[in-house]
Amino acid sequence: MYPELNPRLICNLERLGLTENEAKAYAGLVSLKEATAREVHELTGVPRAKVYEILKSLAKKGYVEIRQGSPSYFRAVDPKLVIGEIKDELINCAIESLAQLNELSYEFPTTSPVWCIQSDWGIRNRIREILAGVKDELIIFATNPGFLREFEKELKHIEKNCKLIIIVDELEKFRKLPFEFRETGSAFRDFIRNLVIDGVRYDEECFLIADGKESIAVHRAGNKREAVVIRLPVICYLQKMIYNWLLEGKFVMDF
Amino acid sequence: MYPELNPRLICNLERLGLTENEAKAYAGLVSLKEATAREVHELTGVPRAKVYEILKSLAKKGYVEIRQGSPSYFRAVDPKLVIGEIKDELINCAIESLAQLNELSYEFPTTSPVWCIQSDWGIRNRIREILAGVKDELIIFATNPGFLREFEKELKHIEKNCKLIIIVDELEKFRKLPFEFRETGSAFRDFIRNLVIDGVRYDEECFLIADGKESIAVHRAGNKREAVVIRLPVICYLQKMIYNWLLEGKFVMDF
DNA sequence: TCTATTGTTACTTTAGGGGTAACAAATGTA
DNA sequence: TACATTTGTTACCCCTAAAGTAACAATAGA
Repeated sequence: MYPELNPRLICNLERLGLTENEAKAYAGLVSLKEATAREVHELTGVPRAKVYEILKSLAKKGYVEIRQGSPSYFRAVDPKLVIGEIKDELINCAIESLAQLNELSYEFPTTSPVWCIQSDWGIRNRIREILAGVKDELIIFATNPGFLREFEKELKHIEKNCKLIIIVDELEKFRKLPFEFRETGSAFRDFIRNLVIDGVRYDEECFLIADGKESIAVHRAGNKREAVVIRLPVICYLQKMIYNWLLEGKFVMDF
Repeated sequence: MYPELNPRLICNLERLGLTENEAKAYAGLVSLKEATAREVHELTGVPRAKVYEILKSLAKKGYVEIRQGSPSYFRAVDPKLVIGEIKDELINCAIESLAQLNELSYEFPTTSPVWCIQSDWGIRNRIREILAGVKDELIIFATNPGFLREFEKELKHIEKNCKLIIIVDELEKFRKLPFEFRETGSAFRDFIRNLVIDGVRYDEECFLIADGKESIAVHRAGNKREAVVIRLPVICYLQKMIYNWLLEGKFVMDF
């Protein structure tokens, strides 16, 4: 209907704080250069009756200039200035927020031993954090190379300074990655592949154990990814034993 | 009621895209470090029944981590990471918007000769633009030093390379500024001071004429500021004549 | 077994934004 | 001048997201 308007642009402008109609009107005005309310309405689909108050509110923010008359004419302020201004304001807002939040939390302890993380970037952050803290030894179990690829640099660094053990379900899948891999037995491989809980197939698994005292388990069911961070030494130790078992066929409890 | 929560912080977080309750819950969690839903509710005033879905939505975004159980415990992800992530996303959004808007407007001509600007920063932008474009001569009439102070640097630069005439209603007010001023006659001064239109006193005035072909008039009524940009050569010329008249007492029309 | 707390559901209320219809004012035209 | 058209404004309605409320089952603790 209004093919001129890039919906992604409108969405972006909304994310930056404009309403849908404000975004449409501003974008429309930018492409019209200079226009009457009616022209903005016709290009953007914003109801004619609304165009006036919307352009007025944009003018109040300084994003639009008005030439009074009948008809009045409207003109968009240079996007470079407008977007720059919005960006600066949001950045200041972020800086101030951070300062205020830091006042609330003087130190930032990770008190509890078990936490669940439900967003992709949250998981990535945590993994990065854990990788950065590895001192002696890192054990990884993975069924998917994607994650190893993402942290290749960090892992290479660990490989140089610590002991790095990567256990995978199938060597072939990891062929392209520059690490030494160890393969789990076929029984476990089949088990993992066919794992279904409550009707959901868990098609991606990754465990990390750092220095035998902190572990993170990432799993994906369908397109939802989740991670559990565990700082219980006993559990980590147990996990270590289990990997030993998977790998060597022996299960030794020595604590 | 809930003195712990800085309302400015909540407002900032809302500006960054969180809802009011999300902002409260996150800020509350940051200061509590680790807490149950009830504790978050008690500190922040978010209805207890709502805390769960709100924290879940925060967890989905990766801003909060959850430890399942009864009661479940919640933990805020480090504000540095959270705010950093939000900031990055908004900056990307701004960059993309700008690119998309630039696609719409290849050149950015200022076609029409009269435009009205209704926001403070819009006015400032325009003035800066005009000042940057002065080639030969700049005439200013001002009743308030604030604006001159703001653009002191730009004006000094113009003074060096062009002819700069600053006319003021009262020398005394501008004493502290490092420019040469010329004073208007007392009749005009009184006129300006007592100017009332539709019951509104115009208590601040500033006119700029750049190279006799572009002018901007800024006026303030109460706390509302507005500016009119005029590019009509004839009008600018007339204005110039009028200032001449104000200053020297002679009015010469020679076009 | 009883009680208190937790976690969930289904509702109401509210406010902001979007959309529509109608009309007065301004403009243009026969 | 009378009429038609367009412009600018107002008063509505509708919808949705979010906030707030009440009630209840599940869980945990005494």
